[in-house]
Amino acid sequence: MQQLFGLNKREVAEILRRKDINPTTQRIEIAYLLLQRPQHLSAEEILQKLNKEYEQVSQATIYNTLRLFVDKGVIRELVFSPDRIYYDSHIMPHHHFIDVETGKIYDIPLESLPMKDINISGIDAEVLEVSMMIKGRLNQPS
Amino acid sequence: MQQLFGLNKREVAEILRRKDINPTTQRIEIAYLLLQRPQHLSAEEILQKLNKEYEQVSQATIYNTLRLFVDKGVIRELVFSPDRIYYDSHIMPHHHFIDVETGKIYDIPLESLPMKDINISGIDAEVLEVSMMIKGRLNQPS
DNA sequence: TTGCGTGCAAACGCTTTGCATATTA
DNA sequence: TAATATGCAAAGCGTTTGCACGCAA
Repeated sequence: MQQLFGLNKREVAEILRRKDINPTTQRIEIAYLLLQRPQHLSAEEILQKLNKEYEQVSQATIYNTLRLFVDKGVIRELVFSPDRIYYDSHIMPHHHFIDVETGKIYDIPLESLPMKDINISGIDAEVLEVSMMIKGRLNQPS
Repeated sequence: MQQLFGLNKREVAEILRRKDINPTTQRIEIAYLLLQRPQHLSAEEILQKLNKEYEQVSQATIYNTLRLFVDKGVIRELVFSPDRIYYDSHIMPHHHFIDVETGKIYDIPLESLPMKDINISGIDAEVLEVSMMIKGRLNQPS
């Protein structure tokens, strides 16, 4: 199973409906932006991009909607820094690399980081999310 | 190599000195509390614990000192939730399990989560930190 | 006595929220 | 027309900071 990106607004609305979200104009705009491609955006970045040409969505609605989307599983919340939350439009399992120089987040496909025989001994729990974060310094392709 | 806990204040001062930190009264108090055992404390929790009996360390100093300790490698910063930063007194590599019910953080020893053949293909970088976080719901030992 | 550390209080910045208005079913 | 969503502005809250004072080398 793979995730689709670059959908049109009608298709985005359908995705929201399937996730039990009333597809209002603002919610479609936000989801349409996010689901263009796999990406990591902060609330502020989303606000700027959406309202670049004219005021489309208020700050309060952005925040309310992002939280709703996370709860409903449309996007994933990334908490790597205390500064701001990033929202990941790519919800299939994968890991992240953060370049400490730029703060940019890169996806790491699961296959690139094979983990065999995972077995969390000593902890008896229902696992909801596994997330691997790697911080480092990108080597410049000079 | 293993990390020592439960040191006395003289030993704590020595550890700070070795990490290029001037061991002042307040810094020793904070480090002494943290290095009692492997634990995860927020700034607020540290403030409360230290000043329980009488005012020992101000809030500003707690925050300044925690940041200093992180920079000098005395403790490790855990950013798992946007709410607050937790400080991990256990700096040997290990992973974390977060109980979504209580917010409590549990250590997962490396051996419990064996990862063979790690190979981050596609990314050419100097790796500074690897951190695996598992969110879940603890099964009650009813 | 000079630089570093501490602490008060105010500022900061991201996020949340109360409430009135607007929109939708 | 009842329920839900939006948006403004203010509040909230963890963290940082400016600055004056204190302390130690």
